[in-house]
Order: sequence, then C-alpha cells, then structure tokens
Amino acid sequence: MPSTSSAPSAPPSAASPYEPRWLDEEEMAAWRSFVTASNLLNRRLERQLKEDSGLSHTQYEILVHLSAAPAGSLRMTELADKLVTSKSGLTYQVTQLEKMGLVGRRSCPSDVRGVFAELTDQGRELLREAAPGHVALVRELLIDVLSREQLAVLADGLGQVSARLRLDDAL
Amino acid sequence: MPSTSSAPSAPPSAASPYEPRWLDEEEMAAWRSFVTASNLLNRRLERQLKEDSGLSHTQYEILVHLSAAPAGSLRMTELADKLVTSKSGLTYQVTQLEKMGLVGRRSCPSDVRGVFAELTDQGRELLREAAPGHVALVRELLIDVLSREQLAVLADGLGQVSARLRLDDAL
DNA sequence: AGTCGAGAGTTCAAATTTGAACTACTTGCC
DNA sequence: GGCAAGTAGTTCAAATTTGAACTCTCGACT
Repeated sequence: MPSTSSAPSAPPSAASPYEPRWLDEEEMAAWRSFVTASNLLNRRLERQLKEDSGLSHTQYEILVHLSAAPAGSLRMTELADKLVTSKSGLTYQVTQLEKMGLVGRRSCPSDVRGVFAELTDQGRELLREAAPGHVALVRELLIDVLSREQLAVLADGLGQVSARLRLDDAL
Repeated sequence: MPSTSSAPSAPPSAASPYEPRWLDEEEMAAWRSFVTASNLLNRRLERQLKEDSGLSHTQYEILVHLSAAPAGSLRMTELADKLVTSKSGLTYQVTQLEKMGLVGRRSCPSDVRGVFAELTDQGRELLREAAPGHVALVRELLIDVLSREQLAVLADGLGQVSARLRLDDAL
C-alpha cells in the first residue's frame, strides 16, 4: 500500500459525493518530492544564511528583490507580492531590517499612503557579502544536482504553476 | 539587468576571495520558479485546508503520515523526520492534535524514552473527509498543470535533491 | 557494576507569521 | 463637490516555529 501524502493510505469507497481522482504513484512521487525538497532546502538555506550573515531567508530575499529593483526601492505591496508573503509579515520584516540599518523607508511622492522600502548602502554591502555563500549552496544542493534538461523542465513547469496560481489569486 | 533572487543584480568584480559561479539565466529561472511555486502553493493549500477542515497543512500531513504507517502510529522522531520539521515543532503540533482528539500518545514498550503518536478513529475520520478536497486542489494547481513527462522529471530530480539533502543532514 | 557519550522528547523564551480590524487616502462617478 | 468602494500600510492578538537547555534513558565499554 503506497504511502501517500495527500490521501489516506487506501482510499475506501466512501464518504464524499463524487469519488475524487486520487493521485497515482507517479503523481504522488512528484508531489511528495516537491514538498520534501522544498522543506529540506528551506531549512538548509535558513541555517546557512543565519550563520553566515545573520539574515533569515526572508530577509535575504527582501534585500535581493530591492537590489534588483530600479532605484533599490519598491513599494511595500509590490515587494510583498514578489516575496509571496502577507502584508503584515512584510511590515514586520522591513522594520527588522530597518533596525539593522539595511533598509530604509521613504514615503511615496505620488501617493501619500504609499511607502517605499529602499536598500541602504549598508544593505547593499551586506548582500554583496552574503550572496556568494548562498548562491554556492543553492548550486550545490539544487542546481548542480540536476541536468540542464531537468532545470529547464523545472523552470518551465513550475513557472506555469506559479502563473496559474497568480492568476487565481488575482480573482 | 536580470532580476535574480540569489545574487545581487549585477555581480560586481569584488568582495569575495574566490569569484563564485553565479547562476545563469536558466538556472536562475529554475530556482526562482521553484521558490515561488512552493510559496504560492503552500499559501493556497493552507488556506483551503483551514477553511475546509480546520487543519493546517502541517497537521494534515501529520495525519497522513500516521495513516500510512503500520499501526497508524509512529515514533515522534521518525515522524519529525518525515515531516521535515523540528522536534519541538512536532511536539507542539501533536499536542494540538491531541487536544482536538485526532491523535493520541502511547509510550513505547521497548524504550521508556520513546513516544508513539497514534491516529485516533476520529483522526482517521477527519482525514477521510479532508483528503478529497486537498487532493483535488493539489491536482488542479500542480499535477494537472504539468505533463506526464514533467511530473516524472519533477519526481526524479527533486527526489535526488532530497536524497542528497538527507545524506548531508545525516553527517 | 559503573561510567560516559549519544538519543528521545519536552520545555522554554524569543522570533516570526498570519488574518482581521483599523486608519487614511484615492478613484471613479454622479 | 461629494460619496461609495477600493487601496496602502500598520497594528494587534493569536498561532506557530525554532534552537538551546534540560531530563531521563540506552548502550557500549571498562
């Protein structure tokens, strides 16, 4: 009896109005490995970043997104979107980063309600220091484990999945 | 200038002793889509499960793993491993589930230190109710978005990634 | 037997995350 | 102009997560 993660082990003929389409072995394996890899990877990156730079993965990603943005700054909402996190969660983390001197807040000229999070020089510098180690680990644990083709499929497939999810959310 | 998530936007010729191998566009895309899809998916599943069954994704997975285990029971440590979570985190969640009457604790006969988490009838029942909706959503958002080949690659590739991570952790 | 390092779970305090409520501002439209 | 509906961010309380410290037990070895 296959050990599944999304269904009780042996779907009995019972309970729900329409018999759902359970996941077959391959589908189950894909889903399982996705969840597991994601969790394991997160734990590892979290640990490494905290040890090497004192940043959480979330904080690191905030810096990255800001550094990639036009003036090293992004509106809070836009940033929250890119990070896929809650607005309140972002408010919290930006405050933390502000205390650390890595990020600043400026108010938006065109919209009084708006707030820009902005990378400080110190933030840029810390990111510069933190990036190599982080990238190296991502490479070691994920990128270099997969072939070029596998990477392409990952990018493609999960890109579609993300796109679909973003659409749904926008409803 | 490519927007990367693991490196500052334009890797300047600076800072670290050995110039790291940055991620090229494809690699970056793969990594980005993985992280994003994972976050989006988690948020969605979390929401759905909570609404439909009052369970968090973590709690749901605990029930699943237990239901798939020999006597509907697993040692705490083993369960924590499967879930990829901290021991203390598991202690907390098992206590929650216990309060809800979905899981029980039995002590291990052969090892006084050991504790089994065990699915109750009520737990089995709730899982039976929760599973169809959850599976349907996983299918809709991930499985059915990908082709059979893409799924195979996912399972394979991420399986390897997980295996590697598990090995490393065991060091 | 006696001891010492490792393992199993729990407890604890601190950090994080989240949704809901709230404030203040914008916008589209009469 | 003036309003209703929607937006941007923050605040707040509650739930969760984590690592470190701690307790107790196992096991191997002397």
